[in-house]
Amino acid sequence: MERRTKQRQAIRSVFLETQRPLSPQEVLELARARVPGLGLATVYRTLKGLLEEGFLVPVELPGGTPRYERSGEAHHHHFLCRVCGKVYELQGCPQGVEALVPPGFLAEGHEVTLYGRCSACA
Amino acid sequence: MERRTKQRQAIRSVFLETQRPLSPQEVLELARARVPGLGLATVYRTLKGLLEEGFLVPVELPGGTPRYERSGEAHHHHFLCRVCGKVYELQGCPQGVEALVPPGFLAEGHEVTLYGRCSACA
DNA sequence: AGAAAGATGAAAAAATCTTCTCAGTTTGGT
DNA sequence: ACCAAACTGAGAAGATTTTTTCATCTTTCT
Repeated sequence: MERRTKQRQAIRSVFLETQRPLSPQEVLELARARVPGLGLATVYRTLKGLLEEGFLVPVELPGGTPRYERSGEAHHHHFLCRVCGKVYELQGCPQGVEALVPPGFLAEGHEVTLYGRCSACA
Repeated sequence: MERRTKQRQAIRSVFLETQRPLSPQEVLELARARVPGLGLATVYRTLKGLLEEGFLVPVELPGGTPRYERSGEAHHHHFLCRVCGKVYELQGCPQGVEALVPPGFLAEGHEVTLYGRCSACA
């Protein structure tokens, strides 16, 4: 992760300009608009580098597909559209999440995921 | 899913006696205590049948591993131990989860997942 | 501009997880 | 007890997703 190539710039740009978590496949499709011919291997290699460098963090969501988003964002949660499969970011956090922790258990974090139809698919 | 075999009884019993969602691998290990030599293919076949029959429902959780739990339980959420990997059931539901839904989006359900250490691993 | 190290794309290989195949076993009905 | 249908275990085969390999380009430094 040392050189500045158009592939890496394109992938980084995709995350800077897209306000939702992306899967490797989505990254490939979005970045190909800037770098035609971009390979999936490069996407995986670059994602790995951006994770190590701390630019990205993995998003913990149900459903096999791993997704990544920019690190450093405010605490937030996600909405998964069951029609188009896209994940959106939600603002805010419900009250009393930590109150669900049973005695003796130690909670280190939580994720809230809403399911349904996004505005485009409703 | 018609005959009553000891394999199927064992797998069903495992779910009746275990108060947490189980992955196919966990089912295999727990059921082998009753039926030594139980095969993974039988676990998958039986899980499929129990899902179709409505005895089980899939649990939507982050992390590739699919898990299943008995259907018909009251609305609840889950705790995933990062040490041992087990998933536990939590009682209750935070206030205001549905309030996070953006205008134009249609929420059909939600999942709250807490992460941390279970009482055995804390 | 030239050279060396690094990066890329395509395809092969790996790593997983789930389903299928099939010979042998078990179940349920008679 | 007998039989046909259903089920099982083991391994092969599939289906996916991610990583590796390698010959060929690019970037960066001099």
